[in-house]
Amino acid sequence: MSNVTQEASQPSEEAARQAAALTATAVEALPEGRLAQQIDAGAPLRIKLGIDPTAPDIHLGHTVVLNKLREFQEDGHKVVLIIGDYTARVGDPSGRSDQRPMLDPEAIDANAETFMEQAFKILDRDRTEVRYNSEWLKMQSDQLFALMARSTVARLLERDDFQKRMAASQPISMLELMYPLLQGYDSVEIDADVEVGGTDQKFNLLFGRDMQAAFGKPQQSIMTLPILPGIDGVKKMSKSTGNYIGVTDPPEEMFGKVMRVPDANLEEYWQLLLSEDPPMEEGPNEAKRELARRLVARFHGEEAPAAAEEHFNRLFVRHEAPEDVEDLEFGEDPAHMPALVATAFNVSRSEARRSIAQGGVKLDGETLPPEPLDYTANELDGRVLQLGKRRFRRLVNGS
RNA sequence: GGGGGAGUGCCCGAGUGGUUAAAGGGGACUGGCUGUAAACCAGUUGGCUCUGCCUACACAGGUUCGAAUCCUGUCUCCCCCA
Repeated sequence: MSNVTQEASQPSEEAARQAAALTATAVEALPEGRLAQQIDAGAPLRIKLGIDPTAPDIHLGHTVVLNKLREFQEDGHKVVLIIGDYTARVGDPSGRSDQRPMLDPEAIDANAETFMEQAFKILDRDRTEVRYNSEWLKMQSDQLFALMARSTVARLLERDDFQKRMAASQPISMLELMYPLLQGYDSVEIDADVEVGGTDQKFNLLFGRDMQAAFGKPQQSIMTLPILPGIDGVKKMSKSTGNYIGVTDPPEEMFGKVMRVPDANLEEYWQLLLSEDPPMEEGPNEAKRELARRLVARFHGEEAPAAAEEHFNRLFVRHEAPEDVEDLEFGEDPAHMPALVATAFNVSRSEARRSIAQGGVKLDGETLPPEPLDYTANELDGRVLQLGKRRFRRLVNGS
């Protein structure tokens, strides 16, 4: 590839220092040493982040990258946030072993709105430029052909995801093949100097360089960051696998979810989210609590963690019902317990029956015996019905 | 255009005429242990008016005493050749 933008000059000490600080937590920053040179050139850099508004909520996984962008901003650089409203319709094949469905434009717009609102909890609005890639990707087919002419199938098929799918006889749609081209073209349009993303984005990020070169533009450097695993500690955090902690999760929920993260991932979480080592002197439980406190404070304010932790202790350490249990009106007298459990917790009656038989249903903390199944209204009124460890309803006689 | 293959429960995946609500695994749920961690043990995982009944193996028909399993048509997907 072209090296027209490469100059062999030695960066100043200050530029080298700044670059080193920025790349400290990165997995890779390519080409080697390039960032220091870019910083040394003096002008504020344009840092690109493309986001796919496929799901509206930002979770902690996103914040790893957003925090990095924030660091760039603090050094005086400019973030260009690209809402991939157009590419979202294509679907990023990264890390996918199957195709994903196309989204309709309304959903994408709504998602983008929410996403940005949340992103500015971390990013500095004044140093952020927001662009929608439909702005330039809604192009004529002759323009599209020009774009396509600058890449090759062989180059695209190099990527791991595609190799795997080919080997497994899985489909690869033409549209997916186009994805890197489109994302790469974003870099051309906005004159990106640096593009940041998760390690799973490496191919796409590098492809942006190819596209810029093909269009005679200076090439961006790229930085990949570690991927934060989800609550299961194994898979990448994402909404679709349900293993995510959303930045808008209520404090109690956020606290609880953090506590469920496996010990084995503690260090990773501390490093990626707080850029510190976990304080292990008082054991992993305390280190995890501290992590939960700090995260809740970050997204809900300094006052929030105390109440969230108390809620946690109440429910899971002391095994008591929460203060504010939702009411459930019941009318029958006597009431049939399986029916009651089914409506209270939105499960099937069969499931309710099984749970009772397995000792998973409690009334005011007392496990219900398998018999009897009918209770008088007096026996139930005002008491707390519980399914499993964390589902509660206060029974209220509505008749 | 031609040839071949596949569609099973939340997911993967066995099953090629009857003891199959359907092996096995994953996930999930419940109980035990506990630090709502991990590991481990046990149970559950279609619905219901539950010792029984109903609905289910892409969809619609058909053959049969009896079908997820055989036949026909439809839909969807994959591979190969051109």
